[in-house]
Amino acid sequence: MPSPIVTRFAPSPTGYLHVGGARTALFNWLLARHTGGTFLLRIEDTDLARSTEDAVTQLLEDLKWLGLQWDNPELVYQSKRLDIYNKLIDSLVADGKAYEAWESGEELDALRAAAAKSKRPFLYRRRNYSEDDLKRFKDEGRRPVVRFAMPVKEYRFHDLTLDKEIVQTPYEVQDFVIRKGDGMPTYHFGVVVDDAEMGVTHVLRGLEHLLNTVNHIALQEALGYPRPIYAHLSVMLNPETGEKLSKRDRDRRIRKRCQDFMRSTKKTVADLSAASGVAEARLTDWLATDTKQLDLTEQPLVMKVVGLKESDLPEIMIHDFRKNGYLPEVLNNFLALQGWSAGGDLEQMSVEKMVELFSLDRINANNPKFNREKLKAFSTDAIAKATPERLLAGLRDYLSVNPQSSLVAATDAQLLKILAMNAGFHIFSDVDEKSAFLLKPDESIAYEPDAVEKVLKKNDRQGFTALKDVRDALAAVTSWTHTEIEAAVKTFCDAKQLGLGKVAQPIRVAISGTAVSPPIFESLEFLGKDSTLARIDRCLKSV
RNA sequence: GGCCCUGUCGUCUAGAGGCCUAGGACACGGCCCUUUCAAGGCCGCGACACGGGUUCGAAUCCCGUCAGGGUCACCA
Repeated sequence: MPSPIVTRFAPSPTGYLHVGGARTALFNWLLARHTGGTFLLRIEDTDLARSTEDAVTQLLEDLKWLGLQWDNPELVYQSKRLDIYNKLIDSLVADGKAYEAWESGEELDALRAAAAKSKRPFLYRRRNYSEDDLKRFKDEGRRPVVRFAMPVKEYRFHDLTLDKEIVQTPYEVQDFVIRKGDGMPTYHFGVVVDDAEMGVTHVLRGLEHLLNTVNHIALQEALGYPRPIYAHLSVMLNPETGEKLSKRDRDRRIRKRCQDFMRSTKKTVADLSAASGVAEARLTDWLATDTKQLDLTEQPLVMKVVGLKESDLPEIMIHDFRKNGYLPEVLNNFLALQGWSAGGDLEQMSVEKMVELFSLDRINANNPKFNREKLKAFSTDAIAKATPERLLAGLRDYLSVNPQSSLVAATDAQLLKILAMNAGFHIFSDVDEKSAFLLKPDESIAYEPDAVEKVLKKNDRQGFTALKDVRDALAAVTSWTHTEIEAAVKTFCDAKQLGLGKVAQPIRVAISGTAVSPPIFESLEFLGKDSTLARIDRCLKSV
């Protein structure tokens, strides 16, 4: 009987889960579930500067939301395993397989720059220090790193997704750091030790790690560990830039909008600063480069000024997708298709189906561009097929991360009605945007100038007149159901020789403030007679 | 730039030498439905990167070119 497969996901905690990381986690999870194996989670928090407790919480939140449950009851934190790493590193040093190196960051930079200048690759190999050097380094208060003395030879390993032998020549070998100056192990060391100790049999990770693998197998050989099976996954690309999906893509979108905004309105950075409350120097700086990012608190301030919504930004973190109202099973389905296919024409499927069909040999090495349009179409289809209970739960989950929505106050029965009258929507934020007016106080409805102009004022206030006249017809409806309301309005239209649109649109603007809403008669029923009439009266008075 | 990976419709892909006049999905275009926005129905547009081989036969195998991506940290 073959030994069971053990996979793992080993993120470093820097905040919410990145969509690329989620895909890696999903593939590991699917492989484990498909084979009846084990899926482990380990936190690689050896970068003291970046890892925070909050970040771990956010990461776990996203992973749980996706339903990628891990099998180890106790989370493994690398930061809590320093004794283990140090013991191993010290013994490697004692055996001469690793050594202390004293160059400062600046010195290494200079060496690399010099190598680049003479068009030679920079490879770190063991250097000798004189007694005087060592004394000087110590006097300067330098902390040495420990480097692994990489045996100079050819390395080769098989990659399962590439189905290929990857070869690195002795010429490319160099001694890499395994313990940093701050005493923490590097990624390379931690990953090798922990994978071995946790019994990981299959390493599925991003393609960016492909060439790291030779470091890892060299370490495995030195430490006497078995070599796991490696399968490197393609990199998901931003369809606009063709580069790796990055949090910066969100800033790019905002920056672009700001530049367009300033151009079209002839506003300056100072105006933008005044309107948003973000310091001018900060904005100038941010606008000038493609790589600078605004803080999470600054982003919404600027977005508000230039008229950008959360849902206008490209989703990068799993949390973004959740906030915009995707269902986790839809995201899982779509993510699975980024680099894997079930074969034939099958695309949309349940998580259970993915578990059933998943196989390593159907992973392809192409870097896919992340197509949000298609994801949205998947969502539309899945939502059309979902039960009301699933949709209600999904909407509640959406509201839990969007507490500012007026739908938060609705009862389950009300949400169910709203969901039903929005049939055909893509994501929950659509429902929110289109139906929030139903739960707002009558007096808080704001009329969009464009809608008022087009629907009520145009053609000699034709719409306004229709609204005034239909108001009485509505007031006369005794049984306030959408069928009765519809009958009354249609009778009214016949009598006045008006198309339904000429009457429905003015009502729509009066109750919602916009030209877009769920079907009008159901909206009116939901609102109730009093609110409907109150909103119409208020509209008649104020436009 | 060195090294590595990858090239099928605009995008994601199916395709394991003859089932390929290259299939599906998204997007796009047209028509229909319609009280708005959607959703839905029908029809359509659209690809084997290029050049050499191998073979009776190549999208599929080999070589080269070109293009895209990754990587060259005391980050993971």
